[in-house]
Amino acid sequence: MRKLNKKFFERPTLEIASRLLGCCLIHEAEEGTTVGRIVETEAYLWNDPASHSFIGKTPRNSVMFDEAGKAYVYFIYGNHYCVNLVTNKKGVAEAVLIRALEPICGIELMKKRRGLDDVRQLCNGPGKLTQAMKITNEQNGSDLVNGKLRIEYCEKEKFNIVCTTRIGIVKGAELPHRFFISGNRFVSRRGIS
DNA sequence: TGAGTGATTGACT
DNA sequence: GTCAATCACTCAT
Repeated sequence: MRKLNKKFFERPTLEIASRLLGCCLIHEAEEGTTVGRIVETEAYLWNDPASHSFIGKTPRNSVMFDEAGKAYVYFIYGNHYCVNLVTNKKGVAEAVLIRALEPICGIELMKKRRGLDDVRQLCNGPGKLTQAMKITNEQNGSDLVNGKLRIEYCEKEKFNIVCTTRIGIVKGAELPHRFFISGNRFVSRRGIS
């Protein structure tokens, strides 16, 4: 595994969303380190009505307007956190939502945090993976290139990328901005494979 | 100052 | 398949 160049995060957001598949999300917490392979993402562009940034800059979404390579973490539905990777240049508010991971390391710790034994249930949803990886508001605005929470490139097996419409939104729902690894058991919902 | 909304999950029918 | 939980944030008084 190796660190990603910061330039990587300044590529077009849709390209990053697809290239992130197969990369690893790493979190070095005090209890231990957890690692998961990214198997599902969604892209949110600046002119996308489904994006938090669409209404303009607010205290909540200000991280999206910051420079690429940062983590945008937000709390939703009263119970759940979701984690995004900020992309594009400073001032252009775009991001990639990480929707699902395949657990690689620290699985016991994930099980403990989630209170579950089923590996498939640990990270197969945006709210689940944040709990398993212990990602909270504290990581909002943190550096995903060099921080304790970061993304690294790792050797990829061959896989097919599937592109479909996104999940759980109303506005902009018709845009095909969701990417996942075809046939992977850890994607959050069944799609075309 | 208060109502409405949401990039979800888990429990229950 | 349906539905409540639950809270930060936004927007309208």
